[in-house]
Amino acid sequence: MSTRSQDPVGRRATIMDVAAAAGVSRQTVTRAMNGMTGISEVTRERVQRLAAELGYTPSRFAKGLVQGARISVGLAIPDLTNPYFPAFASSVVEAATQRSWNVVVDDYGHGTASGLDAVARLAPQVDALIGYLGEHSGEAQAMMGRRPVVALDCPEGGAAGNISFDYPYAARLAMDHLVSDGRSDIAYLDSDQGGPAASRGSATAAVAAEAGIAVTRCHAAPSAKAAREAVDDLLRSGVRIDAILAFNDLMAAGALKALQDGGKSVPGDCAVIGMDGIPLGELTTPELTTLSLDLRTVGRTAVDLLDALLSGSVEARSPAASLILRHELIVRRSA
Amino acid sequence: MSTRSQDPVGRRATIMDVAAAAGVSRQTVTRAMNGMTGISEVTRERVQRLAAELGYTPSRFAKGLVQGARISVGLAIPDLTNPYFPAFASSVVEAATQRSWNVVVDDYGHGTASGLDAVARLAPQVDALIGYLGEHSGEAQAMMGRRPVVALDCPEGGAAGNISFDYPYAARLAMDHLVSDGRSDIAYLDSDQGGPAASRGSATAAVAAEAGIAVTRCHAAPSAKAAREAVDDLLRSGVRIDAILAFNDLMAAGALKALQDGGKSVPGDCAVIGMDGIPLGELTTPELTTLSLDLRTVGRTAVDLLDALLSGSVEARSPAASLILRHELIVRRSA
DNA sequence: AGGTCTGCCGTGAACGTTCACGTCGTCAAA
DNA sequence: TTTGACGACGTGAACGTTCACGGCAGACCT
Repeated sequence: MSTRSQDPVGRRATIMDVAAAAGVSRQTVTRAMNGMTGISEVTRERVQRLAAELGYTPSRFAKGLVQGARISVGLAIPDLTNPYFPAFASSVVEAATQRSWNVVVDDYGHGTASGLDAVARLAPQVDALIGYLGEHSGEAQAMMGRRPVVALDCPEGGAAGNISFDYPYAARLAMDHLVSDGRSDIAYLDSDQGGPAASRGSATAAVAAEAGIAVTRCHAAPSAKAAREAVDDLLRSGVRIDAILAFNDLMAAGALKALQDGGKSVPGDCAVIGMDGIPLGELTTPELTTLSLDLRTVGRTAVDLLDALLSGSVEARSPAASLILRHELIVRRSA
Repeated sequence: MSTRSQDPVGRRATIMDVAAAAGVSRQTVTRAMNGMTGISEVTRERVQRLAAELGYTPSRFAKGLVQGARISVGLAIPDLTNPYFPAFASSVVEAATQRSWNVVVDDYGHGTASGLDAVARLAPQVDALIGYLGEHSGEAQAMMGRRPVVALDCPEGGAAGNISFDYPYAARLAMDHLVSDGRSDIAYLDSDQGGPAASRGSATAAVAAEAGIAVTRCHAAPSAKAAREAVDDLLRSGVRIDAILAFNDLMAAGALKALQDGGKSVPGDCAVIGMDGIPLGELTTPELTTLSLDLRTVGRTAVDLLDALLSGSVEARSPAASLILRHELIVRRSA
């Protein structure tokens, strides 16, 4: 009839269409569809049958408008391709599902996009946000207005809630382990992303300086491939090293490969320690010693914090909304 | 004032609140917020300032109701923890973002849930669905009504769109490679999930039978750990094998580990071939030979198909809505 | 002066549901 | 017969936006 029958989203049939087809009122259709009382079984079935025939699906917008909205939270992460993030995302989705929230994921890694693009896309669609936002947590919170944002790994903390990591503690853990193993020529294989991530490197440098150990720092994109090439260059440059501390497990795995390619034995000639404790670490040969984070805990913690923020039981930007998590050293084969 | 100031979702302020505060009408606020013309710069800035102060964020429901909805598609996957799925999800998110769609992810792996639970959660929230739904694609399509579903790896094809894989072709690729390498005692390490996934195993068995090769089949959960244990048992059982074909790369990686634990050299004593071609395969030692799928292509294909279905340029359940993708053999070190 | 244009702003209507009522029977008890 | 209760169903209102208008000044032209 009207031009909107061409509507790409098949939301043609409305509740009124069903009501007309069944010869009843809107409200009766509502009663039939939502399992409410106050309707006879025969009518209910007839209405449901008609609804199915017409392909009627209630508008989530109209529903959301009139009822209290079902909460949906945005999840902004830089790169689903890095195993750390899906592991994290998985636990967020799990915790959110338990609360009947749903999760809108935006992976802002592909283009040249930054986290803010993801936030811009997500902001009109969600009631709250969880994300690795780099240094942009302040702007992100501004875009979200009163709706709470939980930022991870962003020590400055412009967001309503902040979850950060105790890098000095982690660095000390690794350093102690390496030193007590007799290692002295340590390289730190850093990510070249800068931003808050750089605090991993500077924490390591500080701890090493404190212990009187010189650390060679080198940089690469946070992927296994880039790390492999960087370590390759490092080896070729002739610098003596007997241990590599990597920005994350993915880079550690790349380092492992480069060392093996270069004829070095691990951990014999050179130890390797990764960071974050992703499952991948158990599949390399040798298996990766790593500063592990319990990723399920991280995701759950983020959702718990968000819940507290939403319910008002924790004040935004208050000390209680700022959590610090610690890594744990898991000693496997590589160091 | 009213009790709804306790609203957990901070959607207190409406457009009317802003209008009242600024002493203007709704429409002027709309003009100010949406960068529309027909408003003076001073008024625009005043309104925007007031809006920010009140923490006003437009209701996505009201907006969606009156404007044509922004499309959001559900993505139902069994397990974000298996690297295959995030790789897939990543490409779906990328392709969807390019179209200004957004993606609601549901990972139905954690509980004892099946894909249908995910669909039930997703159905009221989305305009379309992409998913690994096992054998439930028919029910899923029914739940979604007229809204299109693209099901992956579900040959029966109850969904509007179907993307499946040519397993006989892949099996032949692997078998040829192994046979030409002189392997004759082949084990197929299958997933114990059953469902359409089982077609990988039966295709392999069929191809092997055709070539006159006996294949030992064993089963495990589709995780590296379970595969490792299964292969461990296999080795202990004393069966002679000189090649393992695995259900996926994760299981192949587990098999690798078990072989190494058991003192077997790979590929010397036993070859290993994985399936799907996830990045992890380049990080094991030896690197994994695998039947690779270009995962970015798979995701993009799914979104393209969904787009065609939504726009009506492809008829649901028509032959054009049924795509078959082929694996490609990538020979690395393990076979 | 009369006319038109343009910039700024306001008002009804519509989007598709659900909520809180209201109505109309029918049947049983008083 | 009246009363009350109850089951089945319908009707206005509301949710918060945007769209399509309409109005009202002032500037500018003839």
